[in-house]
Amino acid sequence: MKANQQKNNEKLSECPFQEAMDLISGKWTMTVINTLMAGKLRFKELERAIEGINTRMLVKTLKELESRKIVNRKAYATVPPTVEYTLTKKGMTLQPVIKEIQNWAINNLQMTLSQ
Amino acid sequence: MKANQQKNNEKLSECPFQEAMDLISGKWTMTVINTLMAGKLRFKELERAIEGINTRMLVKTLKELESRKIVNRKAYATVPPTVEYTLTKKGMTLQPVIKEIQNWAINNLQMTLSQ
DNA sequence: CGGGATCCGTCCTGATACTG
DNA sequence: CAGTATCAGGACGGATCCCG
Repeated sequence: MKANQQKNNEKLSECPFQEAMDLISGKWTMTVINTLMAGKLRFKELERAIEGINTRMLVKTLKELESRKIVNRKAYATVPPTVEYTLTKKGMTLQPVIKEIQNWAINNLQMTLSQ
Repeated sequence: MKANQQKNNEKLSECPFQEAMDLISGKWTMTVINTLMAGKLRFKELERAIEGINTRMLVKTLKELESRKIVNRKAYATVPPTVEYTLTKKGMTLQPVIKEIQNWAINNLQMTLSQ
């Protein structure tokens, strides 16, 4: 997720696990992917769906995911502009990972929820 | 992983998934946990086992994980000192998550490995 | 050995303002 | 609507020095 990973890629890619974590560990990455699991969404829809994210981070996260072939971007020359984001096939393969994290969160974090 | 999460916990904990990602997404967090899956390790052993980490980040990560009850710390009053780190039961429950990430990494990232 | 404390530079993050 | 530009603050990362 970090911008300087392009420079460090040679080192990081020694280990697939590290590289995966590197991709996954962006603050909003998995949330965006998770939100897109439901299907095609426009930029503003994503922004509204993801609590707490702001424009800049959503743009950044989407660009990163696009460059990694996790997310697909389709722009239509309408006025106002329409841009739709979907998961690629590669992106869809992350579903089991997300499920596992969600499971873990539900089983091991719920008691720490205040209130 | 971030230090300011204690302040933000009320907001973050609205969503268990976000909270999980928050915990997981530390740069070294999952690597440390993964390394400890093999069993008990001393500080220097961990530092040597994890390529690229430095003392400060290992200390930080371990403290964070200790406070979250993921990692257990046992210190022995020997000379020189001996400190052993193990996963707690809660920490062990992350194994399926790590497995899933590893699986995904192997199946979807290996072709991006240079060389 | 197992850290703690500090300095210091870089990069990431978030909020705000602005544009086609 | 879908972004871009900018700026301040905090997190990260490495090096160094210190202690019991």
